[in-house]
Amino acid sequence: MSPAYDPSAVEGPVFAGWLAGGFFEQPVGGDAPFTVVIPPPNVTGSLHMGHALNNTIQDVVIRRSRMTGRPTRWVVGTDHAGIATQNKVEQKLAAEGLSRHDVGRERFVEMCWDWRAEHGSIIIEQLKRMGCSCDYGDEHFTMDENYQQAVRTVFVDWFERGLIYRGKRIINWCPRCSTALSDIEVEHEELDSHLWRLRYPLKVPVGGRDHVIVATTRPETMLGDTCVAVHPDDERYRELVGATVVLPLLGREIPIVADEYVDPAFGTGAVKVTPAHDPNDFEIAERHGVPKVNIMNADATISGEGGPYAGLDRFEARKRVVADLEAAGLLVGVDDHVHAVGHCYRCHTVVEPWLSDQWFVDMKPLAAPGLEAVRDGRVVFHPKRWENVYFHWMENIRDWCISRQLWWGHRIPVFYCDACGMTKASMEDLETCPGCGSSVRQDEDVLDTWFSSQLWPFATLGWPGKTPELDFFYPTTVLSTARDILFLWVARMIMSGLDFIGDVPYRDVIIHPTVFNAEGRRMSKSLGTGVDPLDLMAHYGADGMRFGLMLQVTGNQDIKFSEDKLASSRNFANKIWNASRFVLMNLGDGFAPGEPAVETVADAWILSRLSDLAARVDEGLLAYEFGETARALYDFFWSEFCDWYIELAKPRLAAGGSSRETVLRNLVYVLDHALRLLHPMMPFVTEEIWSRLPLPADARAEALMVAAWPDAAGLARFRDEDAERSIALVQELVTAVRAVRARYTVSPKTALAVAVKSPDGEGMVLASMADDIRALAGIGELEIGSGVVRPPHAAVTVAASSEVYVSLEGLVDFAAERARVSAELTKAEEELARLTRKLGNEGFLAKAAPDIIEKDRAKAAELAATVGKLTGQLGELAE
RNA sequence: GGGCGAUUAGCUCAGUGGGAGAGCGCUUCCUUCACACGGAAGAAGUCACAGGUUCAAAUCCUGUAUCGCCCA
Repeated sequence: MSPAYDPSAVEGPVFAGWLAGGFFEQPVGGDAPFTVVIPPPNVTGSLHMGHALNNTIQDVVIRRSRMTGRPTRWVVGTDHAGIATQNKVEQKLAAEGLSRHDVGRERFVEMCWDWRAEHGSIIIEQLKRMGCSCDYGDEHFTMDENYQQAVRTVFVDWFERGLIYRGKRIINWCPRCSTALSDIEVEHEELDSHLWRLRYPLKVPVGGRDHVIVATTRPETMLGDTCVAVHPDDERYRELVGATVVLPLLGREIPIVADEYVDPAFGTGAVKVTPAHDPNDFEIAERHGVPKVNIMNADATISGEGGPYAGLDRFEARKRVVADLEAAGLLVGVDDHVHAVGHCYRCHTVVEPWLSDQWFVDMKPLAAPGLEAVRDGRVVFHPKRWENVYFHWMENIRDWCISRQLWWGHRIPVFYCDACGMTKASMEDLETCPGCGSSVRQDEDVLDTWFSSQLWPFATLGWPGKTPELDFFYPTTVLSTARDILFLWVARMIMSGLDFIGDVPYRDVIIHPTVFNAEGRRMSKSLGTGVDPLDLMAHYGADGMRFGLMLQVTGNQDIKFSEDKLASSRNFANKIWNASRFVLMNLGDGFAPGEPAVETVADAWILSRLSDLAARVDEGLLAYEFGETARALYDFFWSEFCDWYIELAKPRLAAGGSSRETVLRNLVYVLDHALRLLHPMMPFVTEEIWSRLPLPADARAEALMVAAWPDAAGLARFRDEDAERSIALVQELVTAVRAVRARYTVSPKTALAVAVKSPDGEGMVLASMADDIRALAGIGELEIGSGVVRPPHAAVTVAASSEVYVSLEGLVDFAAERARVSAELTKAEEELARLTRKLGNEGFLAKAAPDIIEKDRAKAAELAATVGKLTGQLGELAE
């Protein structure tokens, strides 16, 4: 073994071994299946930090489950990502000066498939690089043939039940992607803008008034105004309701209507109404029966309805309209105004609320069972507070716009007969109308990619077929995902799973933290603020990256990504490597593995600590507390096993004989179990080391990843409170002596002469471990007893209830030592005074728990003794 | 406008009612035969602020300030 762990030499072969062993695959069969479906990455994508974090979390729960012996499958695959993929292929065409219309729909879709064949496996390969133990033999794609059947089945079913309908509504239109978007695919961003106040002349003056002033954030939309609205209770405008306004620039005559929607306090209290370009205005128009004039083309230029402005881009049109109004003396004023503007979540272009024919899903009937499933605990969110976010959205759910004006995706299976007016959703493609025999045409649009993603937990298991996989692995066990797709994906899977399978898609939902960069800003490729997980793995190893991420996962805080944690994790892997190397190098030929044996207090202690670790790792992972679990593993391995048990083992290894054999068996036993517990988080280094460990036949397995998970309940037999107290005592004494050595910069090579004055019980414990103490603290002569007296020229320190004298012939600066003891005394006196006040408080004595009071009394007694000792020392030092 | 979360050591963060913690950084010492990706020791905090509850508050409640996110 090399003296430093080299991930690049280990990870490839280890992964190849897992693959060759078939350990990732999980057939149907057995009890209590444990299933995870991966949130399918976008085929156009490559691994980013969100993936790295989320897939590490999934791999940790999957690997632990697999080791417990449950049939465990991690379903993997990718998403066809309509807009993103179409954009990629269009970019490629654009480089040749072509648009998708030049090649035609059929050829374009072929090109998308080619693109997927070429790039679609990149991210899957990156998951392997991370060590993710997905069932790679069972890879899915949301455009697979079976998956297309699933999507079509859902569409036809919902259509026939009247849950899917077509209508002319205001949707969010991305002029760059040239498609509709659902409400939750729009990201709102507050921008500094203006509020323009415009004067609209009345056709006939009313009560001496010849105009009304409206306020707007989007002056160019005035070209599509079809009425002006005021609040019915607004005294200022009451007499104007019913009057006619002459729309400036275009001369169109429009009415003034009264509508409750208008906020009298906003702007002037009179609003211009543009029904084809604002969802609220659309509603007003519906209520008052005014026309809806669409002034914009699909590419966000002004349409023929815009009169002289036709053909202008929307932003240019705004400038021209404002300038013309000003020239006409109709611009009353301009105020600064912060305005939330919607942007396309895929390309960040400003979206346009736009009137068009689209397909929708009526969500209310589907939301009710989805709400119930979370309310009654069939689905549990971690952390729990996300349930409130889910409830709020589900309770206020709106219809879902599912049509997209794209070519890449699931084409809407609706056929129209222009001859007889038939509209039919069909499982099979139709050539002719079943009613009149005329030829039919299929709807041109495709479905929102999320429409297919919502079926992921069951379509990947073979639905709509009645497959053994669906029967066995559904419902899945846990879903881990980012919070930004809670509505887009998670909620919709719950609704569709309940509707089609009759059961929730998963029991637990982990909403993991968002990974931000070191400045706390969103990681983004376009902004260049991202970190590439592949680079991180190159620097720290896959294990280092995984463990470093796990250390940063807590329940209520996003991650401000720090590479420091990855560096300590890489160092941790190296520490494990070297501790194991040390054990392996000591084994020798004759080593016979076996059950651990308690020969010393240290043996009892490390086994007790191991038992505690196993319990904490189980508890932590079952509660999805990855940060705490990672810390528990780190602390056990480094601060207990390496720092103390291995150091305590060294003299026994040197001594040879049966003591050596016992300690070796214990070292191997503890290492074996610790590696198993660590394996889900650091699969590579643990697998590599474990393969080299000599183990008894019944502890062996083909690989660590399929070895038995430590049984915390069984290990509880090693719990030993006495041993833990004894070692704590030794640690305190050793640390105290080392501190004296450090304070006077005594070389580690110099053996110290130490005398310890201890009360009887404590002295017996220490005396029984005198050899250990000598070895750990670099002590030559060691005297322990209740009758020990302070030798001359000795530094004095306190450990537990003992007074420790370290002889420092010629090395002690007594003035400095007096200052130190004096400071320590002050601290002890202050603490004692605090405790004395507390113990003198009748309320405390009357109401606090007895064990708390007892603990404080003991502490006070100890402190009083310490104060006495330190006072004595000061006197002695004054000599 | 509504909601959620955060504020603890120089930095990044754990810690939910009883003695302020970790990693990194910093200081000193150590190339001791597992590891310098290491070992030993140490310095360092008015737990944002103000009230309240309690025998006891970093922890529970109320308010304030600042920052972040979501929804409208």
